[in-house]
Amino acid sequence: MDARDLLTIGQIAARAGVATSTLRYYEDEGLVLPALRTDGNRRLYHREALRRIAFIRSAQRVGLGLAEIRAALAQLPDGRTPTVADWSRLSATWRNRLDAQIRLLESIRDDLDGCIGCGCLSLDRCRLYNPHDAAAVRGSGARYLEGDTSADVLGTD
Amino acid sequence: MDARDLLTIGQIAARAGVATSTLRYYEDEGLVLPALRTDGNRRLYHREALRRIAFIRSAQRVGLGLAEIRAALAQLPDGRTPTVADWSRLSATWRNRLDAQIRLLESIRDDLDGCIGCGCLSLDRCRLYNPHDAAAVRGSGARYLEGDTSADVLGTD
DNA sequence: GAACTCCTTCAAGTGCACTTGAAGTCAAGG
DNA sequence: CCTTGACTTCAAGTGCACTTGAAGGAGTTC
Repeated sequence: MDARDLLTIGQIAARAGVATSTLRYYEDEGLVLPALRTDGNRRLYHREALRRIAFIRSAQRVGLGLAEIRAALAQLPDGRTPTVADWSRLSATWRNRLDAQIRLLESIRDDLDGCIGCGCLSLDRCRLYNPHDAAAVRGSGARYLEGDTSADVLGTD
Repeated sequence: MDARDLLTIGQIAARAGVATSTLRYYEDEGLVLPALRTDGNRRLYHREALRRIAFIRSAQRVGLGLAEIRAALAQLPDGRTPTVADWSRLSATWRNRLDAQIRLLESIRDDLDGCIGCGCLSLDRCRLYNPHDAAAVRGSGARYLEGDTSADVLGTD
């Protein structure tokens, strides 16, 4: 193991595009461990950590939480960093998730279409208010869109 | 205004399908105010509150946060509960939001499709890891947002 | 050896949308 | 009058994924 293959937390952070605090957090969570520490107690990572971080961020993009990601990583033999075959297997299951999420949003959109110009908002009758899906779109704190859109929440008058 | 048109917090909660604590929270947030209080300081709501709650929950379903919803409600003349016309105008703008969100998820899905069987997870090359959109999906349930991890700062993986 | 930057730990804070708990009040039935 | 259940307020807690801050150590450059 060549010292040139070892990277400091700052280098990993810069390369992976995450904050150093995130890497320490991931370590606390058991997601990405440094390979070793220096005499002075600094973290040193293998380059492999970059791949692990890429895996985590990609999984997050697909909608997984860190607990699920940890579970996925834990299932890999020896806690190894995902290989192509691992990735293939896991990502195939994520696709279903993504599809389900898309279908949910589409059904909400359809409900909304049915509601535009209706405006009943009836607790009894409104399809938008009475989701035909059991699954709610939001968990606590969950948001769909971000942006400085608050200004145009109201349409033009 | 007939007393028969006034409902307690428990009745409103049961009808609207929300917890009483949620209604108190909405009051703190200025979203749904009780019409008056009894001599004994209990909240009494007009039936209109049901409509306001329906508006809020529908907007949440579409992906708006309470701050945006408050802004939308606050711009209605006299802070009135949304009319059909108001609803029509507002919901039309929300549709764009929903469409954008669906497009985002579809693009992620396409990226994922391109990645299944590839598994490169290259910080440089992986389309999934390198979002072409600013927004990402995160968290359990689904969270849309996240400042970009301006992550093109790196070598190979 | 001083200056400077990067690193360390640990605790606490953030944002959102609520929920829970404690301690007390009100209204109706028996 | 007593009990019961729905209500009141206010403070604090929850979950997630981090971020921030304090206080100090490590490593490099002049």
